[in-house]
Amino acid sequence: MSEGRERGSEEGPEREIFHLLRAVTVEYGLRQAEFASDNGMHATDVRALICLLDAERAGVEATAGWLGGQLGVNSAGTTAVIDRLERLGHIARVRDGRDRRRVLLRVEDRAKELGWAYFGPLIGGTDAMLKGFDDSEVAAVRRFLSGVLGIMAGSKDNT
Amino acid sequence: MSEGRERGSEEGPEREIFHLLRAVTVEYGLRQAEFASDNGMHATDVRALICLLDAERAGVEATAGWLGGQLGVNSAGTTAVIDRLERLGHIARVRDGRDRRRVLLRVEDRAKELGWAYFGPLIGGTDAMLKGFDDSEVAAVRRFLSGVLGIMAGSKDNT
DNA sequence: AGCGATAATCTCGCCGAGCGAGATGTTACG
DNA sequence: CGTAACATCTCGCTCGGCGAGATTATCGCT
Repeated sequence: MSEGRERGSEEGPEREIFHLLRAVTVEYGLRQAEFASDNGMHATDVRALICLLDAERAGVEATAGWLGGQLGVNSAGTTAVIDRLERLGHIARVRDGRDRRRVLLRVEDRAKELGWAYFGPLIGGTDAMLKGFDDSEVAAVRRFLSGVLGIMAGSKDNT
Repeated sequence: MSEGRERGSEEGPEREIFHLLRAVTVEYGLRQAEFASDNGMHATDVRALICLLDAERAGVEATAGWLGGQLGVNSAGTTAVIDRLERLGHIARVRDGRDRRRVLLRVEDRAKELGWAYFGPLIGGTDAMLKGFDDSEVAAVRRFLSGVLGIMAGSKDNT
């Protein structure tokens, strides 16, 4: 799971960084799946919850349609996701008073606690680790992650 | 509703790093799903292909059972994954001559090309970006990713 | 205001990924 | 040899997600 320079021409040692990043995403996915099944949910439900928590933090009003777009799930599937989360008491449907076609999704405290139980240790661990980094190192990490994000988002429509 | 420092002791600005990392994993997952559907596959199939490519690079003999373990899918589901990949011509079943119960999975060139088409731009872009990092910055990134990996892997069995 | 066009969400019927249980073929050990 | 352990595959099923269309609410136009 590390190593591996026999195939890719000469990418230099930086390729190791990429594999490391990939390993992180894989591990993250596994934790997420594990968390989902521990709480009687599916991967999509967890992703939905995260989207909703992010939206709340960003002050964005989350509607059913918006959520479906974020998840890449069609309207029927989105209704099902919301049904499941509502049944578990993690979210509530609230009709928008201004545009009564819309259904706003309110995240219940229970879901926030769950989210914290899930991410808390990871955030805390990451935070603690970064305590051992000096400013320029933290900046390097931030620059790296931002860059990767840009590369991935950019490769969306370029081929 | 921006800040939720209410629960987690005081997370410094490093929390931004964590959210950035999470955004990367989300984006990565979306690219993977997109790639999967573009090639008539599902997320699990792509993950399986990646596992098999990793195994080949590491010189590990991949069997059906091993793959199922990697994917967290049971034997019936694993058979289905292999069937789909075989039907698409990405892998081939090869009976192990030494233990004829085992089915070795050989990755076909076609799948390797596909993998390269998928990861190539991302690896290349990451590589190019890292050209702008000096040694200590690259080391910081590596240390960060290794650390996160350790934290995530460690939170697995702390039941 | 009245009315069709448009938008947001939900219902229905179906497909197929993944699971549990058990069948089948293979090897190891007495 | 016979029997236990093993690796993989087959069968039947559940349920997440999709396409199509119904339902309810808003908007633009005259």
